[in-house]
This record gives sequence, structure tokens and C-alpha cells, in this order.
Amino acid sequence: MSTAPTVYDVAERSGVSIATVSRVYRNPDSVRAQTRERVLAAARELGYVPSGNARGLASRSTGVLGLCFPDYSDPDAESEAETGAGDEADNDAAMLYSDQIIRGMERAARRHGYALLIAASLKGGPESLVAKVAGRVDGFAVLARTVPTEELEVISRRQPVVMLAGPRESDDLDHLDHIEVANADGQRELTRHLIEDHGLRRLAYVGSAEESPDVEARFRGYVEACRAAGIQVSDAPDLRVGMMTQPEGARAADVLLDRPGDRPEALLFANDQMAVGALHTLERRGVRVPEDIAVTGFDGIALSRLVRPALTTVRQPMRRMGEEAVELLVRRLTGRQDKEPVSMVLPVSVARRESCGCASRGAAPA
Amino acid sequence: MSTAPTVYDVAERSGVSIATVSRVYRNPDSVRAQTRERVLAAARELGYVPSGNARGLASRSTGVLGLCFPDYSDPDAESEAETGAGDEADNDAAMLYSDQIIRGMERAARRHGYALLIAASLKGGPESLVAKVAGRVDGFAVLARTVPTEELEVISRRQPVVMLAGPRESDDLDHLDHIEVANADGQRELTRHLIEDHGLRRLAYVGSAEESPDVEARFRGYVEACRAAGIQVSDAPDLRVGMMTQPEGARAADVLLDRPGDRPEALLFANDQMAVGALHTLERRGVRVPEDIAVTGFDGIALSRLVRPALTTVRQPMRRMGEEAVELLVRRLTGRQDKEPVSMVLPVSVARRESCGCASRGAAPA
DNA sequence: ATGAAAGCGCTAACAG
DNA sequence: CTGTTAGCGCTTTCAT
Repeated sequence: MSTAPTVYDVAERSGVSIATVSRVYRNPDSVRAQTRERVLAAARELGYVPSGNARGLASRSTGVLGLCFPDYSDPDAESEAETGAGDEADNDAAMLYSDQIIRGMERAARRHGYALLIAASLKGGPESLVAKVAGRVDGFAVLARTVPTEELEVISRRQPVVMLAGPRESDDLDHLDHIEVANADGQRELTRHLIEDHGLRRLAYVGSAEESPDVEARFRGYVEACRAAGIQVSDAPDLRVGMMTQPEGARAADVLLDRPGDRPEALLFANDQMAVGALHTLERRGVRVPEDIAVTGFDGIALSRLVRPALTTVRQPMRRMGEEAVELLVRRLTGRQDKEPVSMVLPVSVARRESCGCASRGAAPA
Repeated sequence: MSTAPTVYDVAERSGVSIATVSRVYRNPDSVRAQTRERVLAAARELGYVPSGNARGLASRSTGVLGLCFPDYSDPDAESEAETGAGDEADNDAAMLYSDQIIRGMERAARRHGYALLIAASLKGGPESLVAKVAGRVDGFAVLARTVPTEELEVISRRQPVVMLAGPRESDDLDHLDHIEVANADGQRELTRHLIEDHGLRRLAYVGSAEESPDVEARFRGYVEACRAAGIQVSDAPDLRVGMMTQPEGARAADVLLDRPGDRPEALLFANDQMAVGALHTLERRGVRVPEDIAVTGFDGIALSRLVRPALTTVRQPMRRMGEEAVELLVRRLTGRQDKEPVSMVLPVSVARRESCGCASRGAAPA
């Protein structure tokens, strides 16, 4: 791999100036056909490929959009090798939040002629992830809580950034475009369903210990639904766990079941992962779902439909969120920049499945 | 969004040279702590973010790895809005081949400190997709048949490229690293299973019309297994379809069932999509699977486990393929380049589910 | 239609 | 430890 050929090499070989070589690639029609062919031929012979970096540098634009997301450290990374039937489900199910967003962004970016640069955060030196991404793209989306607010603030002064999932974190960032889902609405509707349609009244809500606007909003929806039905609720979740993982969910179920007093008729979790964990606990303890107790999640991850009983949950349109993010970025990139910050709330939908008592035999064919 | 601050601005503001500013970012320890702080402070105030392009240009490396894949035009793109239960399965199931590879690459890239640039092909001017990606990354992977061989040949002379899925397409490309899956082995084993374990002997194989090394290899495995069992087979699939999609699969099932002569005892499809389509046809016609006829696919897409009956298929380790691709690239990027081209074949595994007659009640809990 | 020349913002020796 | 000085490869006026 000797040193790569440049415009100069191509220019020399085809007997034109570097400017012409450049034109052949940027604006073919501005060059006489014959000349163009000569240049293209030389380029081919030399194995010339324009340097994206040089281009970006000279033209101040890259044709690339970015996405930064948190390093959902992913423990199943190594389980890949196994072929046991048991982990098969988990494997596909590990189709995460971020993966869906990536898909959505990729599709939309493609439509607009952009490529997509993706990177998960990873603690580093003064040189953080965002900076790396930011330096190589025309604009990018960030999953909430992925990067320090301050850093984002600095960067967003220079290029379009759209914040995903989770309301604006601070006032410093209120000039960013921003997309969230109707967390409260979804949880409220799901709770209402449990109360009105299934007649349940002793509910327990499991939230998270760490502050998360999304989780807060979900809880708020829950509270609203309860109040609307005349059910007493405290203004804090019945339980808060640390990580919102399956193990934590499993533990949470134990805790809730072992509490003195009447056993809850329904366990509402702030996300699917926890709910699935709870399902395990319940099965182990011989508590039937939904006959003895209802269980619900939030997110609508693939796994939620694979478990038995299939999990009733609130589905978030993550893919669409990715698409909208790109639309917003493209709009900023092409329009005048003086537009007001956009803030959109994507609707969610309740997936009524078995774990709440709805009879739907989940496994629909294709 | 005025013009972005540069090293010069930061240098001036902090009273140092641009070289020092650069050092602060590239090699913080080589700068006196006090100086460093001053620079960082200035950078923060100015909203300075290093330009990835300028960096890449000056240092001839980007810290980015790439992936090019074909534009599996994706008809479900718009179906997102619907909330009908019917398409719910399809939606998740649309977790494609490429998505899995992306996941694998992203994980591995992250481990090595690289970001990932992804782009689907899209016909364009003289300026193709690969060129765009190639110009912005240190090395990249290409899904077979995504880009013209010639172009790839040219590019691969300049930077590491690994070809994914499908054997080397031509001799021009035999210097590329290359990863494929054991297509023939998988199909052979699956076929053997049908013959020996289920005692089926009248088999029909559905391949694709367009030339695809992978599909050819699968068919080869099928033929080998048949021959080994003393079953007569012609040297071409019983049917070839155009697109390997669900509709085509559905049609194929009709064709095969309507052919004069004994009805086949098993329909083997070269991919899952077609097999799923066939399942529909069979259900519509009242042909029971697997009682009346067995059906098998190939790939192991998520959908294969969601349909009823669950599809027996050959699972490809697509995620792992992505990971290995990154490992290969990183190795090329860090080592001496004189190494021989690597060619690895990833093992596959047969997923015995219901559609072949194996009793496994698919829906495993988490 | 094509050429000349001036950067784009940063890194990388090489001096101090 | 820090400053100087060249480029890196391409786009882009401005001429011709």
C-alpha cells in the first residue's frame, strides 16, 4: 500500500490541472466530455479515490450525520458462541433501543444522501466521544444523558444537534431540537386499562433510582391514571431499583411480594427488562401471570413479545424517532438557521398482550 | 452559527502556539498541567471542537471504520405508522442481516476505539457510495455484491477492505480478507436431518435466479446430503425465484404444490423470507405444516422464530461476522501489511423447530 | 472550459 | 515543554 494517489497525480497523468480533476468529481457537467473521460481514465488506472477528509476540510461539510449513544454495556456480548436454545431468545431480543434508532436514522439519512456515523460513549480523555463524532459530521443526534451537558452546549453552538428521548436536560440546552415520546400518556393509558378494563386497583409501580426524565414522566402518567380512578397513590414509586435490568426486576418482584399487607394485583415496571425479570421470579415462586397478578413493562422491545406470557407494554416508536431526528437535522442543515428550536413528542401505543390478562394469543404469524 | 473557532483562536486566546493546542488534545501529558488548563479553558469559552477532517487529513487516519451494504430496499419503511397487531411481528422481524452485522461491528469497533460509518449503496454519479465511505475511513467491510468489483479492486489497493458473506467474487479481489459462513455445511446438515431423522425423501429445493455464491453453496450442500442418502437430485434447484422475498416464496409454494406428480414431503428454501411466504400459502391452502409437508429456511432471522409453526432453519452468526470483520481490519491497520489475505469460514448451526416436525415448542421465555 | 493560487484546520518533525 | 514551519488533498474564487 504505497501512498495513495491524489488529485495531483491524476492531473498530471491526464494532462489537466487539479482544478479540473476536482470538477470532474464535483460537477461533471462543467467539464468537456472528452476531458472528463481522460481524467476518469487516469483516475481509474491510478486507483484514485478522493479523500473525504480533504474534501470536508475544504468544503466545510462532510455529507455525514452522526449518532451518539450511551455504552449500554452489553453483557451478552460473549454469550454469542453458545448455541443452547435458552439464550437464543435473548440474543435476538437484545435488539436495543439504540439499534432501532440507528435503523431509523440510517434509512432516513440514506434518503437524503447522507451516511451515518455511529459511536457509543466511552469515557476518555479531554477528547470525548461527542467531540470525535462532532468533528466528523454535519450534524448529529444524541441519546439523552449520553454526554455532559456542558460539552453538548459548546458543540451545539457550532452545528445542529438533536436531543433524543428525554426532555431537555437543562436550560443551557433549550436551543437544541429535541424529540421525545409521550411517556406520561402511554403509562397513563396502560394504567387506565388495568384499572378500568381489568378492574385492578391494588397496583405497585417500580421506577428507577437514578434520575431520568423519561422514567419520571412514566410514573407521572401512572399517578394521574390512579388519581383519575380515585385510587390512592403516594407521590413516589413503590420501589426504585438501580439499573432497570432483568436481575433488578426479578429482585423487585420478590421485594414487592414479600411486603406485608395485601399482595398487589398488578406490578407496573418502568421498562420491559425489569418486567421480564419479574416474570421469572413470579414463575419461580409459582405465582401465575396474569391470573394471580398482572405485569406490565414499557418500551416494547422485541423480547417483550417473546416471553410467556407475552408482556403487555407501551411501545415506543424508536425507529421513527431516528427518522425524525434526521429530518430535523437535514432541515437545519439546508434551511436558514434562525428557526426556533423544534420540540416534538412522538405518540406511543399500548400493546395489550397476555401479561395483563388480555387474551391475545401473542404469536401472530408474519 | 458563526464560523467555528480553530486552533488559532484557541492558541491566541490562551497565549500559546497552535502546536501546543494540538498537543493538549493529542497527547495531554506532553504539556505542562498549567498550560493545559489554560488551553482547555480557552477552548471551552470559545466553543472549540477539533475538526475531524483537518485531523484526518494531517494525520492520515480517521479512527473510523466503515461498512457498505446493499440497499435492501425496505418496503416496510412506511408501515411504521400502523399499530395493527398484524404487522407488529413483521416490524421487529425486519431486523435484517445488515442490522446484525452493524451491531457486531459497532461493538467490536467500540472496543478498539473506533467509530463506525455505515452507508447503504445507492446508485450515483461517478462518485459512488464506496468511494464516499472509503474516503472517510481507515478501513471498511463490504457486504458481497454491494459494489462493482472493479471499483473495489481499485480501492482495496489503498486501504484494508474485508469482504463479507459470499466467497471472493473474482480473482481480482483475492487479496482482500474475507469472511463467509459455512453455507454448504449448514444446508447439508439440515437436509440430512430431514432425511435421516424425519425419514423424508421427496424434497424440493427453492433457490434464486440471480447468481449468488451463497445460494449456490447452500444448494450444493443440499445436493450432497441427498446424494449421500442415495436420493436422486438434479443439479439445479427445483425452482428458482427472482427476489427471495416472502411473496416469491408464497408463489413458489403454489408452483411446487401444483406440479404434476407426487407432492414433495419437504420444501427447502434458500432463505427464511421465502420459507415464511410459503408458510402463508400452505396455511391458505389448508396444507398442514409439518404434518403434511415440512418447510425449512436459511438465515435464522428473528421472524423465523415468531411465525407459527416456528421455522426450522440454519442460523448464521451475522453478528459475529461483524465482529470478526473489525478484528481483521484492526489487525491490518496496526500490523505490517505484508500478511497473507485471511479467509475465514464461520460455522453455522441448525435450529430445529416446528416446521420440520421437531416438537420443540418454540416460545422460550427469556 | 480550464488554470493558478490561496487557503480549509490540524499534525508532525525539528528546533530551541 | 513549547514554538516554527511545512504540508495533508481538495475546493474555490478569480483569471484567462
